[in-house]
Amino acid sequence: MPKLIDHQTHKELLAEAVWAVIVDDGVGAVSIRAVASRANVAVGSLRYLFPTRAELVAFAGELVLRRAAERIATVPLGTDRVTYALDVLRELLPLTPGTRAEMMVNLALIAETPAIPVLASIRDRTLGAIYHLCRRLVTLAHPDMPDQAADLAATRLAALTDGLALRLLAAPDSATAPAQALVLLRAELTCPRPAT
Amino acid sequence: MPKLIDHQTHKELLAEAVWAVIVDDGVGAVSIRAVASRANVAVGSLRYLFPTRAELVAFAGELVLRRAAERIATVPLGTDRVTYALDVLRELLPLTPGTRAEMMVNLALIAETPAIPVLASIRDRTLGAIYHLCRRLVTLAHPDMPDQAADLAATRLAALTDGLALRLLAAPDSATAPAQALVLLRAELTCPRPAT
DNA sequence: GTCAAGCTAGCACAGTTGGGCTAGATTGGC
DNA sequence: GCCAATCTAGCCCAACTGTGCTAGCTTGAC
Repeated sequence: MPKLIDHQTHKELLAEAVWAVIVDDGVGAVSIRAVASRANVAVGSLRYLFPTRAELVAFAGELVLRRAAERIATVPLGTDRVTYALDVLRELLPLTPGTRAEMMVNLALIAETPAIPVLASIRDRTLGAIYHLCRRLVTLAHPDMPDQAADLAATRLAALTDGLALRLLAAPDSATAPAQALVLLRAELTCPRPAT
Repeated sequence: MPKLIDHQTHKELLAEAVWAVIVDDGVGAVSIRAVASRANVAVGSLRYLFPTRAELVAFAGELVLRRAAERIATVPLGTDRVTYALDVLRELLPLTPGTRAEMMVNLALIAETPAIPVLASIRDRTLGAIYHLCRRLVTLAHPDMPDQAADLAATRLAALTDGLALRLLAAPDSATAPAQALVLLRAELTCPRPAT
């Protein structure tokens, strides 16, 4: 039969080219041709894997979610629960070029949602995954907290993380900003507050 | 001399058409022609006010910032400071079609920043304005808080607000979400926490 | 009335877009 | 060797893009 190329690997390569274009030139520049050129692939080849632009963009978005989940799953659970939780949350902040790119891609896809409705589901799953992760971290840090309070604390932790991520994305060179963000997250984890 | 049309009003009309296109069809659909058609204006007329696309988009972004600032400036300072602060913060949440549109436009412009570098300044001024607003609300609610603690509290309040706004934008129909967001913001305002 | 500034409308052009389509290259099974 | 499934490459087209440019319309000053 045929060449038996590894589809998955190939598709991920294209998706990473999508990320690169978004980071360098913005969502508006994500065209089939630009991505193919970025990945050193002929347009026809790209279109064999992704017949339409929407499928390409959607896959790129899915991959962000999947990669982040994998990365977080491998964070070692050390002795200190709060340290572990902070290590996990750090993966959600745009502190490295890789996580910055993820963040930009996520924002870009939200901005494109009206044009490509499938992206709404990716956006919702991403935000949902962050929430559930935070919910897990809250019960890890405070096993005795009642469910309702933990739900609220998880929402607060998730919103705080997202908000800090947004601000770090805009002002990454503020030398104190990353440290300040981690201070705030640590406080959020160690010092639970009344529900109302 | 000429017709003496009110330029400002006219430009704002075009900017609002930009918002409408972003909300309905995404940033990718913001072309000179699409915006002109949306505003029922000939392309040539639009280009008399905004010679290039970048100027149009930048103005639309500036207007979001200006309109929000004006709206917040008119929030009545009632008897209760916390109520006032909540009323102000509510203006930053996408709870109405208008504020939802503002939020979507802001996100869209962030996503387009690599393509139109001027947008970076708008983004930074927007985030900066939110921070300074929060800083003001913090000292209003806690006049005795030391400066350093107030700075940190303001960062936390700003990040929490932005994060909640992002989540409300994605899931606006969750009946409990808006109420929950306000509960969290009220708690943030009334119950200050240790700096670290 | 006349004039010129301010404004509107739109044509033209080169470049890019998404996607339909086909011709050829590559490869495992027989 | 040979076939057929799989993959690559690319041509093509109608539609759309931003922007340069000009021709005409409107209107206040004189």
